[in-house]
Amino acid sequence: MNIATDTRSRIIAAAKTRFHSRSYANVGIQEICDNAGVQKGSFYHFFPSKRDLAMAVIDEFADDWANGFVAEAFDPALPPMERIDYLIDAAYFWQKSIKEVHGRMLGCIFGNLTLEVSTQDDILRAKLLAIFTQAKFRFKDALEQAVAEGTIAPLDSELTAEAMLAYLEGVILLAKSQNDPELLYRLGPAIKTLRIELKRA
Amino acid sequence: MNIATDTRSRIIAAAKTRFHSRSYANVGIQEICDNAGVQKGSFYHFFPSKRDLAMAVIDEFADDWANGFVAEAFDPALPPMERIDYLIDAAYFWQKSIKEVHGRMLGCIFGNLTLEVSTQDDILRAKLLAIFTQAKFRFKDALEQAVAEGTIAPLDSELTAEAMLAYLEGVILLAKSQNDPELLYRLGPAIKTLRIELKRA
DNA sequence: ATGATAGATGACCGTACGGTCAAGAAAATC
DNA sequence: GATTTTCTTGACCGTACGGTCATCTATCAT
Repeated sequence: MNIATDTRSRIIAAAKTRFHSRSYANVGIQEICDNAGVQKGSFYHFFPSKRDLAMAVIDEFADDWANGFVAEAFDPALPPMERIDYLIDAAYFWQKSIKEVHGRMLGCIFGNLTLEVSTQDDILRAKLLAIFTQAKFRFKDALEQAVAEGTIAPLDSELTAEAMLAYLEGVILLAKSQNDPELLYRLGPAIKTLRIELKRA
Repeated sequence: MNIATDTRSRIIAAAKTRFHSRSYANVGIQEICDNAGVQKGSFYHFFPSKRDLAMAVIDEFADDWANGFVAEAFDPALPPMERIDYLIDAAYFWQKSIKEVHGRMLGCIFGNLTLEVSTQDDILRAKLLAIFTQAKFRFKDALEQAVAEGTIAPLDSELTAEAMLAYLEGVILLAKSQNDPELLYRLGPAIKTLRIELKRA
């Protein structure tokens, strides 16, 4: 059973870096197999289709995120608004280190895939949406705690959280168009200026 | 010459809708030719490569924008901050009408292409970057006029402009992940809350 | 020891990809 | 009217795509 899971995860590992650094359509299964040292027939033993591989890749990236610096950023021990700063910082350093290693800014895999496939594959779109929704609630929790503490004035926490997530994705997109993670450094902190007021009753 | 330019623009027209509604890699030249009623050899008479077609498509979209509702939005006769409202509105109604016709939210072609190709093709990336830069300056002008008028407090107009553009792209991305243009309506207006202060001397 | 199951192999399927080319038709130039 | 240029045609190139399959080899429980 161990060898099996190892093959499977070698496939996923090979796919992760490629989907991230190029695109879904531009990476072929043959290439992934070659890189993972796996036969194509073996690939289809583990994944019914390319889309299923993408699902697994998204899951792994989401895990990396949730257990990596996102967990650190949204540490309940930190003051709520500092968590947001921390997340921006972490995203900046992550993209920067990717560029140092890889020579290019690769951006956010979830954003990349969303814009590429979400008009063509509702199942992948739903999966990506779920991840964004999860991220939104992290922001929302932080905002609500900040309001409860009196650190910030009351606001529509859910919409503001969504706006912040959108802003983060947008900044990463723009930075990718410049191939320059420094844009994250310059624009990132402004995320805290975003506010959507509560609807008047 | 007329027939020739007509063929060329039929090719571009067929490519525009397809690149917008799917992706660059997912649309083949054969399909574009079939739809434009053109032979493949004829295609390569007008475009040296698929990338050159993409360049032309980007140019046409940029023209549509610049001469369409962006020109209306950034009308110097409008109060500067209202121009930004107008742009958000226009983006919302545009995406909404696309969805009504097409059944899906297609998002921003420039954002879509940026995330798909900018790690793979520096020439396309440069082209897209130039369009974002142009858009940034529209925001910047509006902001500077608003500051001059005293409508808003002084700020770093260039960085704030860039932040606003990023936010717009991010909101469109998130809306696409939900296949719901209404998100633009809910989140869009918050663009005016974004602020990046001037660096202290 | 045996039979079932899980995994690996590599040839193979049809189709589509971006791109090329020689030849012919149509238009513009002289 | 002849020549040159622009445009069109349709067959063709090699390669890669996602996916299938029969066969073989481990691994496992009984």
